[in-house]
Amino acid sequence: MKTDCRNCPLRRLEVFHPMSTSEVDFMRKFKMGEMAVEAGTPILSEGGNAPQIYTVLSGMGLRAKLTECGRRQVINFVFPGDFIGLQAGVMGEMTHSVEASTEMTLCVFDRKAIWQVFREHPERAFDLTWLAAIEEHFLGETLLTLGQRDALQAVAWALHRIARRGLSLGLMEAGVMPLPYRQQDLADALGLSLVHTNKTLGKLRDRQLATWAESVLRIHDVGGLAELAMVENDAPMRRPLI
Amino acid sequence: MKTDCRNCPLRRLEVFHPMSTSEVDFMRKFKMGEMAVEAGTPILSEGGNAPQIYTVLSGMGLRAKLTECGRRQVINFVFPGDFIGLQAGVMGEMTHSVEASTEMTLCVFDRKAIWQVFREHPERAFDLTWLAAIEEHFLGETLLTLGQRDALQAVAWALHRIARRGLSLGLMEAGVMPLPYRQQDLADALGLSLVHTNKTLGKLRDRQLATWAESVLRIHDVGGLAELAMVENDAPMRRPLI
DNA sequence: CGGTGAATTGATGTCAGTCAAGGAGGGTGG
DNA sequence: CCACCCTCCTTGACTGACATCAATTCACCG
Repeated sequence: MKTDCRNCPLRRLEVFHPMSTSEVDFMRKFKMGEMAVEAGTPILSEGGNAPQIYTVLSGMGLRAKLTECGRRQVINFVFPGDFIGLQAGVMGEMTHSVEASTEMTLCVFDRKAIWQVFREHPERAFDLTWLAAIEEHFLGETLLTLGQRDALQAVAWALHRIARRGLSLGLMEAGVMPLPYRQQDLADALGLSLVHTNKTLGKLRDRQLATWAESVLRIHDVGGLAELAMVENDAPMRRPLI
Repeated sequence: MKTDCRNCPLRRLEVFHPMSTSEVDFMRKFKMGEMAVEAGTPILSEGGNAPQIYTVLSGMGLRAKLTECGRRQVINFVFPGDFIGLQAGVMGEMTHSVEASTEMTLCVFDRKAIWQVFREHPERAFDLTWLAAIEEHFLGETLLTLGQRDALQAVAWALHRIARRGLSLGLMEAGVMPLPYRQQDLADALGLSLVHTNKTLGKLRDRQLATWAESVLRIHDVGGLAELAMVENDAPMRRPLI
């Protein structure tokens, strides 16, 4: 039922910093339970002030903000190992919402326990800050993409980043991984129209770089994708897992 | 020469959380010195791993990332009270650079002292995380702007945000504040061309909303600006000062 | 079998980028 | 004191990338 932190499948991945057994024990105490949600479920909502924070054990979702005029900006995609609700945890209010794109299972923590972490486990508190800093880093990259890359480069960049993440999480095998989003989600993430996103995906397919269809992403040429997106093709930075 | 934290002029502003005298004493110990830089000086550079971190005492600057192909994305503008170098502090590497747009004076802290903060002053460590979280919030807003607003709305949004910040920092008097950037900086922040930014500023002037010339920003109609930018016209959230 | 949500494709329009030229101010050196 | 650069701002003309509109197909489902 409830996955024991000692057997957490994520912690075995090498993208994540190793944890001492005492740290794991602390996390176990800190973990309130597990939550399973269906695809489409809102997990945290913008402006909300939920008493719980989560880390993703499995499944995928997305963070997004809505404008009054009905438009939507996808902030980023949520993958296993991601921590959700840090903003609510420290600032008392979410400034974006998070929703599930597939079934997800989440580890649930009590928001108030964050204080306890800062008082009793400075190393873990440091890790929280690390996560926030790395999040800032990723948002900066995204900003660079929206501001400076054209549609083809932007889509290439997005698929490349997703592929690297998938690889580091063991979701990808032989250049193939599940990618259960709609084209509209990618369009909203890159500030492009659905139609243009579709046509741009077509170009990447024609160029034999990547194919995304029926919720499956196939990377045919990582190097070419990276080159087009003008990014390095190196592995993502190791990071803490909460 | 060196401003004593006990007399820090910024701490008196109500945007910042009040600090107990013991907290102020700790910050004093933590502060290594003060640095004055000229306009145009790079303070931290992308990929760098500086041993120092800073908070801005006076002056303005900007954070930016560069692409290989010579383009530039301005991440945001740096104002008094801003903390610089958190990424280097926790992750060991800056993912954007920071440079001065005017003369600036910076409080200098030792990067290694961050650890000490986490061990000895959990409340201050919490504040650091708060800062990271609020930064994430701002980047999310910017992302929304680049992705979903057209040029006129985007420029209005940027000027509105700058004006709110200026007001909360006491830089603005009667709708007028110094804004010592180039139009190119704003263009690079919004992902627009210099030419189009210029023309868009012209439209805002014609509409009697705001005028920005000769490094001075004049807001003629905050409400109208907020409405055009589709944002609330409320005061910025109070935040910690490090 | 109708209905709904997603992907696809073509036709048309427009917002913003690019190119080009000129002007205003400030600094430097003859 | 004037000629010269240099940086930044300004404006007009042209172009193109991307948005919008519209129609079709397909899969899934009650």
